[in-house]
Amino acid sequence: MARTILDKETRRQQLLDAAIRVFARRGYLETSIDDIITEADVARGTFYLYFPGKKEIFLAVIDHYFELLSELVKELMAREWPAKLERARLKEHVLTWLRFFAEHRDLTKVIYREATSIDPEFEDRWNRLSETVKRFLVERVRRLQRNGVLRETLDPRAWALFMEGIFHTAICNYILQSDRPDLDWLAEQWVDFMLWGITPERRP
Amino acid sequence: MARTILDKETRRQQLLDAAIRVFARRGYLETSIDDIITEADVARGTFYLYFPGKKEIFLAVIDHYFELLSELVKELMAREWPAKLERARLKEHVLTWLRFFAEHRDLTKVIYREATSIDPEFEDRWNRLSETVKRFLVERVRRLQRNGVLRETLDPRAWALFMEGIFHTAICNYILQSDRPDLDWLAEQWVDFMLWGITPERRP
Amino acid sequence: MARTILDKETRRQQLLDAAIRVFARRGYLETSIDDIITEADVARGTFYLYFPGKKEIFLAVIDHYFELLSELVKELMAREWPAKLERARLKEHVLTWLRFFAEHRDLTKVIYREATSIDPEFEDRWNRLSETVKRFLVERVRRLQRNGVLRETLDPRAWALFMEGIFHTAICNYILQSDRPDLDWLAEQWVDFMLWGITPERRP
Amino acid sequence: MARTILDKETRRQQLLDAAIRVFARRGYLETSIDDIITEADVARGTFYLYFPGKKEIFLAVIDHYFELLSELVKELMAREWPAKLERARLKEHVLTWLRFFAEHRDLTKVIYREATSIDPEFEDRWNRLSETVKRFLVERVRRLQRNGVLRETLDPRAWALFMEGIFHTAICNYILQSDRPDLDWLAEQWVDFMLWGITPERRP
DNA sequence: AATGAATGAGATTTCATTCAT
DNA sequence: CATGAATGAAATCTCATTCAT
Repeated sequence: MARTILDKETRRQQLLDAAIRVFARRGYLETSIDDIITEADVARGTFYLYFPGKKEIFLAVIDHYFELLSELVKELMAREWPAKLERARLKEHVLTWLRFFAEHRDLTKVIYREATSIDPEFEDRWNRLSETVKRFLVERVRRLQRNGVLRETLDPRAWALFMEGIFHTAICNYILQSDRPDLDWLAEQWVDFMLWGITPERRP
Repeated sequence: MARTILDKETRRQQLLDAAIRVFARRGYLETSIDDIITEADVARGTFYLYFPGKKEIFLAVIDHYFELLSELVKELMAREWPAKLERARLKEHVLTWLRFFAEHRDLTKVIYREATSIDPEFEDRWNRLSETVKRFLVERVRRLQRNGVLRETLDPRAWALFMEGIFHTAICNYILQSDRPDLDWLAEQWVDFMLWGITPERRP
Repeated sequence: MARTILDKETRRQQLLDAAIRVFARRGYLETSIDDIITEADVARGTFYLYFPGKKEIFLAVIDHYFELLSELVKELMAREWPAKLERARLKEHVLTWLRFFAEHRDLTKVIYREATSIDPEFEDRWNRLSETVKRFLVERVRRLQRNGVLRETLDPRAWALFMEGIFHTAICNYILQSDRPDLDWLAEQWVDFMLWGITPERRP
Repeated sequence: MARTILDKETRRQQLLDAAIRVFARRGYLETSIDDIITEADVARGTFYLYFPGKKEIFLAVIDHYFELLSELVKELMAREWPAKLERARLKEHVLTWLRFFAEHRDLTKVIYREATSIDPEFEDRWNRLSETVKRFLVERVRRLQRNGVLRETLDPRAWALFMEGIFHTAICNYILQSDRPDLDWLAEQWVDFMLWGITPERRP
């Protein structure tokens, strides 16, 4: 193999990218260091110059995702939510999330399907990620409940749980499965369901 | 080790039970055949008399779950759904599911957290399970929509997806996490959210 | 499996016959106790009532062969060799051997192809067999040399060695290989070669 | 264990050499991968870097022998055989073979005593080897028969068979058994027997 | 910094043998 | 006597990690 010398950060990213692709394709368990270095076209020893092991590169993948997600959360938190429940604004909000996952398919696949089942440390990292998002949601709901635009009997924690669940399958069983997921249809259904449940319309 | 002779089915079940406990405790990846035979108090060779390998006993665990779940689905399908949306009946329905998962904690843990990420064959088995349940849900919704008791703009497939997602996190992030999950609270919140979404009550 | 009770000797022979067939078909190494009991249609435990193990049944097979061969040797030794080299008598002698091997194909296959290579004890048994035959040959040759009908420069031990070798390949590479070996052709060639070598005839 | 890095071919040869020694000493069946790596002073994993398993290294041993033998055959074929049967030349020819086997005792032991009994694939390899040699012999005999220096009634295929047999026992029961085999005596006896058989001399 | 041959702990798997029924 | 489920020692094999080059 040609001996290419790259600066540390580029090489690290090259390995990380390769790992994301391979993990997405074969899953954590079935992925061997060999798969990663073959994908990255790098020698065995080189891998260990950048990551202490398989577990650690997986954690680095999660961390990478965490950063991307944090940026998204920060951006969404910056957007001021309207005092009232505006269907269009909610849909836009949901779509922003869905687009993020659709854009980072491989990464999302890795995280959503594996991060919770492989290793306690992976799970821990995942839970911190999940908590961050849920805290954000709970806080928003509380504010809207105080304004009276949101049903009082709704327990924000339950709602956050439900939202997380809908995210989960929307991602795992729809976005990651279909070749061309109809994000708009999904967001539309989502918002309607979230606003009015399954009961026939008695909207104003 | 004491040599006990059991009939084939009992011994198989003993191994399966042991496997469920160990998989739930340590996860598929971290579980070795050694762990399983220690838990089952059985000799190494005995394991291979009943299962060709680790992968296969895991598949057998999934199949076992599939059977339990199929019985539940059959039972629920036998129950006639009311023509109208009755809150109490819906809640009872949801509770039946939740109790099932709470009862089979170990098994559920194994299935929900691992089955999709270990092996393509596991995933396949899991998807068939998931489809069975979703077809059931979609069919019920269609019937209620025809009766006009269910919002017409609701896409049954989207709804089934959402329900599956709520199940998923309700199970993974609530039932499996807490020591004494409050199933009643969860069912209550679930039904309310499902019926009316987050919008303040405008019920009759 | 039906529980059939047979007298000890019959059951032993049943197992021995099965073993000969399986050893001939698959070789000692590739043959498992399982193969033998399947072929004999006998339970696992039953095998161990008659033979202490795999090695021992193989030794019993060799011993069985030894007995058959001993009978043949005894018979041949009884036949008085002519004082002169009679082509016809020699050929008949060789044919008797060849027919024996052709008749006991399976057994011969086992013995000739495996007995020397599996285990020191097998080898030992084989060597004793081989020595018996060679001693017989050497003694006959010496007698004929004394009568002056056999070349004096011929070392009887070398000759016995050569005869054994010719037997070996005649058996392994001709009799055991062809479906319908032409024993007569073989005996004819053998005797001619033994008598006159490759040199053109200068016979009286 | 000291970590020595060798080029691929050297390491492979080191393993092959170790395997030959161990196979010769303990036989195929009794040899474990462990024995081979201990003999080669190499780690367990290193073995699997070069050979997929025990069967394969054995096949490689046979192939190695095949190559050595092929060289010898090529060399012998290059030597022009005399038009007449020259005792001295024939003896030299036989001695060349015998010396080859005496030189490669270990390898010969492995091949001659095991190759035909372990595995169908081994046997196949062995038969190809055997055929190569026999074709060479048959062709030479035919030529000599055409020149009239060789008995016409001799069937070359029978002769090649006999030669192979004599080789076999000469090797297995003489060369491999004695510590200091008298190759010259053996060659002498061989050539005499081959030329004139057992009949008293009627040479010119 | 990069390489890839070498390592070995630990996993899986086999199968001759035992023994409760 | 006969059975065959159970045993476990000993084999094979994998792969994350190390380290001489």
